[in-house]
Amino acid sequence: MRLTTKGRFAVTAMIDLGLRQSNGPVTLAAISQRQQISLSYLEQLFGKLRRHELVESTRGPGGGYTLARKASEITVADIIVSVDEPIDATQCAGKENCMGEGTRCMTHDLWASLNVRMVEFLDSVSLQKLVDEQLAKGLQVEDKPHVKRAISAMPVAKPIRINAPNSVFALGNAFVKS
Amino acid sequence: MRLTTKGRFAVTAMIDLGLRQSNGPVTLAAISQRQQISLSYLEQLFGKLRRHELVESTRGPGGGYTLARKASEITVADIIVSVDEPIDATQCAGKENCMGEGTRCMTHDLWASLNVRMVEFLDSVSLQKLVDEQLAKGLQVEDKPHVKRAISAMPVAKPIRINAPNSVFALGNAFVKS
DNA sequence: ATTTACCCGAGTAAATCAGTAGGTTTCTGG
DNA sequence: CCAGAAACCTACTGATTTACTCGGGTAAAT
Repeated sequence: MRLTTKGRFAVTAMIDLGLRQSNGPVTLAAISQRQQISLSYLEQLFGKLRRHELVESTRGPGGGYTLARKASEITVADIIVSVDEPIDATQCAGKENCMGEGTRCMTHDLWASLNVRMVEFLDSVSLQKLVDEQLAKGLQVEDKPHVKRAISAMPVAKPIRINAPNSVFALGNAFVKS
Repeated sequence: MRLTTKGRFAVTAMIDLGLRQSNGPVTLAAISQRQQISLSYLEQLFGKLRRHELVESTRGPGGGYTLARKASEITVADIIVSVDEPIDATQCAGKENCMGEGTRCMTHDLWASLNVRMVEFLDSVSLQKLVDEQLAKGLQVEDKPHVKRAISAMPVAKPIRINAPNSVFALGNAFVKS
């Protein structure tokens, strides 16, 4: 279990999805625009999320992604382990006294226990909780009005982005202060 | 706050230090051997830990590192933020509506709140707790017998490591499974 | 004076991050 | 049926980070 911006992107995208999936599948393009995450990067992330059965996809026009289970049954831990691919290369592969003889591989069960506590915590935070938090903060989800024609009727070929995806300031690796 | 092996190395080393500092300063060389972490890497980590005033150093023979405060007053969060150097580049630097106009920077306060919860948790785990956990697991700290001459009397020039530091299997980035 | 140990900076191979590029399927509306 | 919308896939890339090594220092004790 490691915790990087990659996991954050995934959590953010999943919240966006949780907020809007009520009226049909949500496209990655839409999430990309709203959350300022590059489309291709989202594709990679959602590929993993799909393989871990957190989301389901429907192809073709009108398609997109929906949550595979209820938001209340998806946890932050689920999302993070899905995209972070733990690379479970345990040092001293399985064996016990991997070091000399005196001290026996403290690192192993030490971090295992701390890790368990971490996962337990992140597992206690459901996606639903985060979605509700956003709604409580006054975020209004626009009802897409009858969907279908509203989009293709728009004359804009490429939507103008305030921060272009190739901008230097486009998110990057942004960590919260403390 | 990000969570990588770097922080784990630091936490592991600090536990080792907490376990043995009762009889004088602990050398990095000793930690290096016990925990299989390269000496130079430890030096870098402890440089940061010292600058963050978590450890104190004494030079010269018989020197080494000691904890700057009681183990009960050092938390896992302290250690991790010390070595991880947050790079506090907040996207949309300080400003509010960094995106279009509808959705106002969800990512920002969203992850901020989740981050706070994370830090709170890691801040609730003290180094003392982890040290006690190790002791409870039956790890015995050998009383170094009068120290002084016991070491330099040993004929071995370079201590033989089971896993040489330049070995392919030497730790590397080892993540715990789940 | 010499040893012990911390201190510091530069450099480096490998991995990861965040994103591009360019394609292929699959489904739908017209 | 056909254009296009969307998911899907593979590969590549520059930048950063990780986990080190190397080579020299400086302070303190014997």
